[in-house]
Amino acid sequence: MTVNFHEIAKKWQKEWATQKTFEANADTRPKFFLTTPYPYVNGLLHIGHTYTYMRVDATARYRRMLGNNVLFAFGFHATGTPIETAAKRVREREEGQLNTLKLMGFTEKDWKNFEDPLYWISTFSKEAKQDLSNYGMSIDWRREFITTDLNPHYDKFIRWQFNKLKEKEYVIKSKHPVVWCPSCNAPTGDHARSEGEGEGPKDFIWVKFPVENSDLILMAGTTRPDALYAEKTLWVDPTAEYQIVNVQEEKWVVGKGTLNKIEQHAITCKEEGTIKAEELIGKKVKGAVTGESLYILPASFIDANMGSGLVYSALEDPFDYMEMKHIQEDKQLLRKYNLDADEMKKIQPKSIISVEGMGDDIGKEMCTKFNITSYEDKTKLEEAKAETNKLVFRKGIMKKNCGKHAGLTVSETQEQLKKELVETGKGIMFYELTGKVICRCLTDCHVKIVDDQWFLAYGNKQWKEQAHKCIQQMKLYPEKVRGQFEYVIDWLKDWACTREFGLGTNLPWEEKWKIESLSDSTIYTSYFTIAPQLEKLPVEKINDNFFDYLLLGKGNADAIDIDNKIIEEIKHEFEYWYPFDFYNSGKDLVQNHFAFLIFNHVAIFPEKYWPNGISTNGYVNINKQKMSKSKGNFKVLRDLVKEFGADVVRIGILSTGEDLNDVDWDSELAESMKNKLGQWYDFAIENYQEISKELRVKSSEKKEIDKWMEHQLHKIIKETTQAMNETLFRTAITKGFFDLQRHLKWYQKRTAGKMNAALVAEIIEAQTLMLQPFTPHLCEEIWQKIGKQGFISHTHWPTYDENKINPEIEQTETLMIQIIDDINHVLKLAKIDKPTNITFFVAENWKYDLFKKIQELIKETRDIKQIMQSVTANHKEHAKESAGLVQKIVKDPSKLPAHVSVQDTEHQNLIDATKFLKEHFRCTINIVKEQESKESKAKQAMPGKPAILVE
RNA sequence: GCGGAGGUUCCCGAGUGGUCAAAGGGGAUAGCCUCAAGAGCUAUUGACUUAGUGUCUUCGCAGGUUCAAAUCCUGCCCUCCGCACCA
Repeated sequence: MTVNFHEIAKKWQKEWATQKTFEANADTRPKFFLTTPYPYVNGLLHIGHTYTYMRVDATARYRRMLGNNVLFAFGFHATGTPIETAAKRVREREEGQLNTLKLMGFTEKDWKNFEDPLYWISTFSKEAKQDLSNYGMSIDWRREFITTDLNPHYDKFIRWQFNKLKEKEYVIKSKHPVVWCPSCNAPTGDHARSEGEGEGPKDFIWVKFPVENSDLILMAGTTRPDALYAEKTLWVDPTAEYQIVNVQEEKWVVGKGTLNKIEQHAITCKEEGTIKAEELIGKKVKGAVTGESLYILPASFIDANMGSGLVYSALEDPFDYMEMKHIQEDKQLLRKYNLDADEMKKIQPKSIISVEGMGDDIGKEMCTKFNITSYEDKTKLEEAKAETNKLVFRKGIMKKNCGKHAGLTVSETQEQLKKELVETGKGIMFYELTGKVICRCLTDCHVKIVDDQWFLAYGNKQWKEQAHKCIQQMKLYPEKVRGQFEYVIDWLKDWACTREFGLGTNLPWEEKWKIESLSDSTIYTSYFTIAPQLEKLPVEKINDNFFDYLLLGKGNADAIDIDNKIIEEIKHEFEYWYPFDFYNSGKDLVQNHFAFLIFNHVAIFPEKYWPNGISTNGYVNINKQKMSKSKGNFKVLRDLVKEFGADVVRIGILSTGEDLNDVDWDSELAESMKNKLGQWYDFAIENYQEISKELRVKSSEKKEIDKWMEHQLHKIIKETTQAMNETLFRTAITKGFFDLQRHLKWYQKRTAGKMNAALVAEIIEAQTLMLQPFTPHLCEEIWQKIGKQGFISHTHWPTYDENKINPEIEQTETLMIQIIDDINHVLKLAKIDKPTNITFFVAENWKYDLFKKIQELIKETRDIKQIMQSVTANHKEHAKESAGLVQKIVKDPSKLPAHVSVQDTEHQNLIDATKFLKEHFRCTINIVKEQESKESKAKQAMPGKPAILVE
């Protein structure tokens, strides 16, 4: 192997840079604009980026070869808190943080520098740019930029964006529950927790039950307001003392220790005294929905410290059912609380929900099903309750006796009732954590309702509709992510878009806020089209009017204090390039970043600037393991490129997966790729140079085997093109490289070195062109060495000729391959190491006729008799044999070759292959027609399957 | 729990009713070449079969439809992604 991957990579990268090969400006060609979420610059690019960016570059390079004016733009993201936090940790010399830097090759002398967030930004954006260039990315670097107010032009752009959103009332102030750390005085996201990952606020509704003839109100928390239609009792913890809390002139009765929770919900309250449970038991409250009088009763499973400390019951739950039964039957208990036995007996469940496959008394039914006999059997009751709630929530429909909710599903009813109860003042929303959460600062977190926060109103219905419309018009790679997109758009709620600290752009109308990181990266893709010219303009002259005119065509250029000619130039660039055609990243971004991007585009831009295409891919594993710093298998892009060379990494990373599947970085595969590419380099250069013009003209006449090779080539170009169009790069490499190479090797052998010169030249060109998106450096080198002018990067993708694709030709070769397989099989079974002679017997012609006939008939019927009758008439002289064959074939139609030929053709094909077979098996070869031989084996010959005798 | 994507032979993966013991790649084993290593080439890689185009077992598990199932239907199990205030 003569190729040095590192050297040629360096050579061509330099060449591309000096020739400005990938700088793209508006012109008259059809454009193709690609980009990818700008990386957050808190570290070196790693193997995940290696994959994602490669998908973009391969697409860019492919589109360039199709004749598009291609722009691949790239920027850097610094908005948000992690960099600031990381710098702070370096200041504190926190071990974990220093280790992360050490992993990336930094040492103690760098710590001082990394104390400053700005150093992070400048270092890692510079390093990333270098890494990407070394990786062979065809990026137009003139358009690079960084976010935050470090870039005052971009800062202006983001302010403009938010002013636009505000005008449309898509930025709103509202209330929201968040997991809150009281010490950090900030929301605590999953990544910022030392315990409690995945926990979050769960909403309850606290329903008011006024005590009859009293000013007290019992507050019962529930997740099932639907059951209020069957409210029957109010449970208290009989051993507890409750507290009376004054909330806006109402006297709430709640469990002790609830005061904090109420305050966290931004409600002012004051404790006014306590009341023992016993004092409440036997009294009555007014039902919140039915208005019926309900008894306050003791229940063993109530814990005054949970929720509000009180629970209402509809007796449709196994717990309620058993507890009520217990009250009704336990005389001692009745006496203790002075309850009337007859009155208690009257309390019976009311059926309000129909569940398919269940009767009216769900509580009782579930107790029977779970074999529960006592109210004390808490374990089984828990199971039964979970099952009940699941069933009811999934399948329950409200019955006729449920007023306006009749006929609705339980989940719909729950949502509506929550809203109604809050609106009519009968209830209040409450949030509690689903589990314990501890902040990284080791403080216990709780739910907090934040109420001065700004939100992007992704919950807005009209906005959602527009977003759906955008998705419907968009090309998605792969198409199967569409369902997830549709779902996410419906599911998104309002998003808190401002922060109190971190880097970024200030909210224009309330400067104390920073615009949050995901919110400032939504329409930034348009900024690439204007960045280089825009950033040359004096920033103080850039204002909202400027962007209105530039990006939306509103207003007029004369009103802007900038040379009109320059404005129009920039405007033209935007209008030419926008929207983007391909935006690619990992599948995890569908649920947030991609969705936000769609929302913001439809909010700000007219339809013609809505995104054209979004692409998603899986993750990268390293030798089947997830990449993680702690496992020590953290791979950065630069190390891979250093070890294997850019081209090998590029094609290697795309070779193990595509679609939404995860890919695996496989060093062994990369190694093998390196060899294969090296072989190709040698083959291409050696062979192409030998092919003189005269030879090409002379070789215009083509034999069968040449036609076969030509067929394979054109079929492969066709299939590879299709795969490239869908960014199925693994398929493209499999077909366009592995398959073509395999067939070429076969062709070399079959022709015993006498390949058709013109065809070989065509193959060399097509193969090199098809590799260009993946291994551009190698391909430029080959292109130059075989004497082509100009960059292969700008050469047209190979085209295929449908007329040269002919499945029948393929059949002949398949036959040859099968023959070799059969001989190998025989050699193995007969334990013959080195054959001295192989004889082939080609079947008699009547067999071909018979096979053809059967092939036709079998399409219509599988009935043996019927086929037999229509067939045997023509084959009287071979009646017995024919009958046997018919039976065999009908039973297993795989015995029929795809294409039934004739004896002479197959005979001739074998004769043509004699030389090849001789060399392959290193023995003499005889080819005989069945009828000309007395050998008993000869009779075994079948169409497409000559009989074989090995000696 | 909810929504989405998946489960194929040693591994990665192709394959959606018959041409399927299942492409291609990786790995492994053996042979050729070589002073040797690497590369390359050839063969093998579910089991049985000392002359073949056979038999048996296999495509997450269990049933079903069909002359015929990796492929269609039903139920179940498992893995990955997301479920939010954040890159």
